[in-house]
Amino acid sequence: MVGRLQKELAKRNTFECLEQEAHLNLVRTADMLHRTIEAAVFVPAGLSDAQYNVLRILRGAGDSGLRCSDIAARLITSDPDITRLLDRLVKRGLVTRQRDSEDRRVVRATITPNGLELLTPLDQPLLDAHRRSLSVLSQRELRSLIKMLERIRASLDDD
Amino acid sequence: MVGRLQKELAKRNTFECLEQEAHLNLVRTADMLHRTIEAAVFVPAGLSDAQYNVLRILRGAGDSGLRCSDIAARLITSDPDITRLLDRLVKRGLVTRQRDSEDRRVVRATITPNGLELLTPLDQPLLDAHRRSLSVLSQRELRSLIKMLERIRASLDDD
DNA sequence: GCAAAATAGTTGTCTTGACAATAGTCGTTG
DNA sequence: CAACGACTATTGTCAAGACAACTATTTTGC
Repeated sequence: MVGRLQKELAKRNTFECLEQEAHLNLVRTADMLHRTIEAAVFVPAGLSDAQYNVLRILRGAGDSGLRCSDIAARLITSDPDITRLLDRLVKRGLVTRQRDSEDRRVVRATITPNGLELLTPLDQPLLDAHRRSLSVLSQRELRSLIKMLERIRASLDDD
Repeated sequence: MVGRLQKELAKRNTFECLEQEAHLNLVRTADMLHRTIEAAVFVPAGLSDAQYNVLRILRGAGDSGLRCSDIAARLITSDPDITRLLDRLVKRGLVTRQRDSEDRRVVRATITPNGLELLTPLDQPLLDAHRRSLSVLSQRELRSLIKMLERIRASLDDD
């Protein structure tokens, strides 16, 4: 089913330049990889990838927790909606939230024991899934791929 | 959204294997490319990338239009919500919709002159943006990249 | 010929991302 | 020391992706 879709796209696409072909290949491949990981690891755990990442960030922060804005900064991509993401995690008992006593504008979030318990068993499966998803490439090819991708990102950063 | 985990992990720089590093690089780079194109071409035109793609698919289909299910099959993502996506395009007068007389279960969508008028001026800028975004790679590197990406997707299809 | 299954699309609900407006708190300066 | 501006988080709104339930129509298989 998925294969037929890819074939259809390939048939239909008449690329006007290699850059365009590479661009679409990149986006499509990344989308597939992302879905693969999500289906293999996050969905079975009942988490979205954003939720997983927030929990992971909070695990790294330990008992003192983190300010909402620090979580947002670590998630980088523009302006994610931390408030409502935390709302749902708090509701499920994976995270607690409380106002900072020193600066009452700030809210600190902390991962709960329940949150840790949910997170820990996912570490190894995630690494395995990452590894398996690219097992088709040799170590040499992986290094070459990484180099090219890093150059692409560096060039986009400059603009 | 796609890039969150990747950015977080990359920041720690604790890759446990090349596959993981390549995986995260891929998803992160694709996310950046996607955002770059969106900001450069789609947002100024007041379209989302899904809307743009649907319009483009309908332009290719011509006057006879396309069934909703055919549009869905041609889109990259798996199970998009064609009904409500078309709702918004119809509302803006870019698309029309009518029941097929032969098979009354089917709804055919057709791009309007307004839709074409919106779409046409975007063709060249999009091609330019694609080209510019990957201008950092040589033609030879682009070919090598495309080959690797195609192999990755083929291997994911098999599983 | 007709009931059951398959198909096409719509609708509802939840989560999320993007963006804008707002409320509460803090720091600075006039 | 009070007013203003900056910062932090919350709330509201719209578009969208995922999923499930539902309606209408067509196909099928007995």
